[in-house]
Amino acid sequence: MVLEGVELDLGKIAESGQCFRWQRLGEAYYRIPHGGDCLYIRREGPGRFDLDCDEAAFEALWRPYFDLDTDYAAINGAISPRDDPFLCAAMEDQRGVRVLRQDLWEMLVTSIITQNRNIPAIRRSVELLSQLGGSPMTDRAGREYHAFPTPGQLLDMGGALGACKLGYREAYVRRAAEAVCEGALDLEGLRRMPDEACRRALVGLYGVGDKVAACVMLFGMHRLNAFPRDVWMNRVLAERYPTGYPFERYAPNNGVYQQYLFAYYRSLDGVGKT
DNA sequence: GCCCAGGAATGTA
DNA sequence: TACATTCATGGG
Repeated sequence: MVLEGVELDLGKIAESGQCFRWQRLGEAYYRIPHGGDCLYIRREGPGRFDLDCDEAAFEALWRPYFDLDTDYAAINGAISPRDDPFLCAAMEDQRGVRVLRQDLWEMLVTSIITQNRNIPAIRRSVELLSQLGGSPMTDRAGREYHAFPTPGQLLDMGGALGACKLGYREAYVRRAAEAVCEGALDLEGLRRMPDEACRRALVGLYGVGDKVAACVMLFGMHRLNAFPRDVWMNRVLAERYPTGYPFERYAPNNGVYQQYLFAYYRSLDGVGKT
């Protein structure tokens, strides 16, 4: 099917550090496993995309995944070049980036894996985890891919988990899977909690601190005010906002602006341009 | 070889 | 509370 009139920059989202399983097949052409499906999507022109799914799958799965019902024009319109020229420059540079609605369990594990690793290494581990532990599937082109492993599948991996290059994070991932399987962690229940209660519950998990909890809330629960602070964001805040960052003024969209700043600052620093 | 990576746990004062 | 150290592994 063809999708028209949407502001969506596939290349920028793929490099935005929120998703690690997008496979680049060509210019503005990606293969995306998600929710028991696998989408081929290609940009055909301004705001125009070709997707290999039917309307029913698009409405049920991919429209929400790409967050097409959130009004990014309104979010972007809430900041002004006069108040914050750097953020506005970041927003312009990152136009077409959206906060994907990804699977919550997958984002918990993925966010744990991200700690103290660079993005290419994260991609490798997440893909290994899927290939070695996830269910084999066939996409609409007849090619095989692997779903992300469920908590039970992850625990059943045994020694294969050690082949995923997780390092010291392996124990964190294993304990998160155990918590879900034993019923100590109710991920869907977390969704209904207020932000602070949700954050506290996540931080209670072994290997989850404030930064990972914020990633889970932003990318896994679409709580757009969650603000992950990694080494890059600390640099942005120190260099560009030495007198303080206006979190209150930017609520409830702090997480969206954070994505803009993260990617824009890294692009200025030349990351990924080798 | 060297330094760094979308950090967090642990130990110490 | 506030730092310092340690952790496993890959990318550049």
